[in-house]
Amino acid sequence: MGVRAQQKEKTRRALVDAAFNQLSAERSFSSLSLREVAREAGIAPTSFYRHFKDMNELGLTMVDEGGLTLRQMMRKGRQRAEAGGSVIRISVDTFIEVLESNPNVFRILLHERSGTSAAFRAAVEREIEHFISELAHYTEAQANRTPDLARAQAEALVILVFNAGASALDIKRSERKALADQLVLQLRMVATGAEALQQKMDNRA
Amino acid sequence: MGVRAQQKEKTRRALVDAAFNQLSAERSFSSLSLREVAREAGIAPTSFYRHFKDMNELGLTMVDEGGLTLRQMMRKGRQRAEAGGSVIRISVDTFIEVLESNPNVFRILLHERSGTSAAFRAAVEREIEHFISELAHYTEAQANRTPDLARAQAEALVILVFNAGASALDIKRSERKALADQLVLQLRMVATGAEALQQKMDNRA
DNA sequence: AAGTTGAGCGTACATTTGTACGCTAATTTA
DNA sequence: TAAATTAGCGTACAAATGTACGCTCAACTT
Repeated sequence: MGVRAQQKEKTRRALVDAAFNQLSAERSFSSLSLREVAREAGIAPTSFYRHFKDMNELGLTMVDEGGLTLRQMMRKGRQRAEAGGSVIRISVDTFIEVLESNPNVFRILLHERSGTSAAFRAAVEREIEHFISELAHYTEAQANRTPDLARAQAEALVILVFNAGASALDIKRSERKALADQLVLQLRMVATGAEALQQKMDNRA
Repeated sequence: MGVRAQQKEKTRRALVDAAFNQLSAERSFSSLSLREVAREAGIAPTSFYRHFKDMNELGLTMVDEGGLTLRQMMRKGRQRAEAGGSVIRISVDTFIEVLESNPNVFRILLHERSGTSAAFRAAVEREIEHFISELAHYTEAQANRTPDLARAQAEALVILVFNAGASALDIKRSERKALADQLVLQLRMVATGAEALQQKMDNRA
């Protein structure tokens, strides 16, 4: 890659990072202005356009990148689970760790999921869908579920996890353990219930 | 109430209604400006301050009012359920109806739940908590659950319902039936799973 | 009847925002 | 080496925003 393209990439990264860094509990993506982001990245406002058509395009990039990061980290966690132990427990613990080290990735996903732009909502939904279908596939094979039951189960699990994530962002670290325990309990409910419903169906046939 | 206070109340209502009316899939509360709301309500921007300290105060009023509306409507639905039939099915159907006739109430609750203002998040959480504890209380008595199991179950149910609400806002009416069916299935999973876990605990004692 | 209160208004201003336009200087291409 | 491309900048401007200030006049109080 030429010197020029390299520098451009560097500036682009600076923009994305600047935007991520400005996110916080008090600051959502949609409240960021183009000028603020450019300022933080150390470039002139008008130079922003050399990299993104508008703030929307930046935001979609962030959602995609964030989702990717998340999936990569969760995948590592799943490898840990293969060594043995409760899949649910290990997944929840991994999730909490990921959340603690990437809070702003979660903020943008959680907030824009119910956001004001259809494109954003769709992008977030796409990321969540990745999780759901990966999990559904896993359950279908592992626990011998009907496809639509597996799907409903996976969706419920993912929703509960993400939701707990939203709460976790707002509480002290010490309270997070209790939250994780409750989440584990809820996930077990879903798994157990799905199993029971599956058997009832099987018996009927 | 005097003529004056009456007029004041009327204007205040106009402001709240104006704000609610401006909400949509493309417009969140935090994207509304004081001037826009005042314009829609038919008063001068500066007169806004005769009623609310700032937009934040207006928003909190909307959350409280919205939550109240919701609970009142769901309560009516519960009365319907007492006549017999599946509690889950009837509750879900009621919920969908409520959502369809008050979409903007949901929008503000769903969006500000992951919003930028701690006060808003707390207010929404308070409203959701009402639902959870009402339901937990009901389940504890009805199904003879341990308090903390009842709590975890109720929370899971409410989360799944609200979450489906968020999706429902974004889809065509015809697709909502499938969504409702899937939601019912998920709620049954939780209920069945909770029951199974409860029995396992009881047997152990 | 006289005095007080307060809802609503108009004017005004400083800030911030997005973005159009044209330049510069360094890199890339031919 | 000459020409073309382009990342980044500075200037500029129109639009919108929140809110301070002081006025009016109808409603209320005494």
